[in-house]
Amino acid sequence: MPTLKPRKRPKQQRSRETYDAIVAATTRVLKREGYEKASTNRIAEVAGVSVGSLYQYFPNKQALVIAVVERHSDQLIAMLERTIADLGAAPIPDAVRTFVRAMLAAHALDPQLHRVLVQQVMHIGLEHTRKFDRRAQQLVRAYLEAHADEVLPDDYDTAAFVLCHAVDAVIHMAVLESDASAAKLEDGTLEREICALVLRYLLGSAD
Amino acid sequence: MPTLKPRKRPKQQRSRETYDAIVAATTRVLKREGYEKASTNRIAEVAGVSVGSLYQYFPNKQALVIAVVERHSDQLIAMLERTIADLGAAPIPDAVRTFVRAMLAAHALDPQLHRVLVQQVMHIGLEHTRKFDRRAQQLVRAYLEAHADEVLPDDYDTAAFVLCHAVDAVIHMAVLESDASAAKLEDGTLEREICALVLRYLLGSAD
DNA sequence: TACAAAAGCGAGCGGTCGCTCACATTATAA
DNA sequence: TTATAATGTGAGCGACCGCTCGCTTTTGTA
Repeated sequence: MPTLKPRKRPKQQRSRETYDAIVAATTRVLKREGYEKASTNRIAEVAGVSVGSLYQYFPNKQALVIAVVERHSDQLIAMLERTIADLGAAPIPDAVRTFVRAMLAAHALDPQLHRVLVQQVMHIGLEHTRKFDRRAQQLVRAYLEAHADEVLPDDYDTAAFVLCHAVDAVIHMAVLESDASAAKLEDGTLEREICALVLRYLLGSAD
Repeated sequence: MPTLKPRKRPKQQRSRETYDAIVAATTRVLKREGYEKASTNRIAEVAGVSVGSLYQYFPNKQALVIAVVERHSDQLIAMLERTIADLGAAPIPDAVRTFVRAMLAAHALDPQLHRVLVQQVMHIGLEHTRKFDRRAQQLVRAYLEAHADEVLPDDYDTAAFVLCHAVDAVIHMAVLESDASAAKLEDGTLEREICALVLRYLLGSAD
């Protein structure tokens, strides 16, 4: 297993711009041409930089992709934490609706990139791709524990695991498909149904 | 888009064995070495066959992988249909438990292969990889419609979509992770919790 | 046994890929 | 200004890839 950390840290303004251009180009190429076409030569070309420069800051292709993955999932996590921060006091139905909306918003942030990363890049950095999942589970688990006496499930770990993956997968599949389920994303059908799933699991009724 | 159908149909016993050996070798290499290492030369070598022979029956690498995908998902579908066939009359809690068990069994059939196909091969034949999902949705939809008056959701398409993807994703993630959630697979924790999720969504209570 | 069809072979072609390295250019410090 | 470090360049190496094609071997048929 080769190192994944940058070979060299950008010290001057110029090189910081190069570094950013490379990450941006990787994102662009992944989105527009897919993982298989995303050769390092192609990425360097799109970044307006030589391959040599690329390899000054990234030891290999994997590190390049991981940088993109981390940047993306950090954004998602930040968004989730922002909208969920002060939810501890809210009544459960409100909290669930907010949570589901946050998950929907996360998938809407950059659906194209999200799709490529999940479909084609998952195997590169499993650890990195699932940072978001893990953080979501932590947040849900904490919430469930704080509302232990209002909530049916008593195994919070398992409940958080089940809930997060269920919600994530349903949203993800809806984003992937371009046909009917996209419509259910537009109008509130899917949101309503996911909330019902979660609420009935937690309370036995969807209010 | 190149053709994906075999170039030549095996007519003699000998060639049918070659054909099968190639598909089996593809499966083995995918499982043991992953998609990236699964070159056609390597597959031919493992099959004990020359590359030339391989290309007599498969027009390109994609066709090879699709053959494996279809064989696997046909097995899953057959298994699902067998255990679900005469479930129309069963009370809902029993039916749900049977369905969830069938999904668990499907993922237990060849977890390694399932994992590689979902993680690394999804983008090759989206249409083919999701045959199983689509069939499961059809079956669930039909069941819901037949029990319309006993069940809370009234949009059967959406409900089937949500249920199948939720159940599938939770099981899939549990199979992927090698740590704690594997234990929840062994003892009945996960099965019980997934049943609860589905039952409360359908009935409002898990009985 | 003779012969055509079917099946099997594998060196190697044309191409792409990840990545290196000897060198050129630009910024910083003395 | 000049020495030194930081940054940037791109031709091209070695490895591997998917795939072809001229050829040999095996099989079914007469």
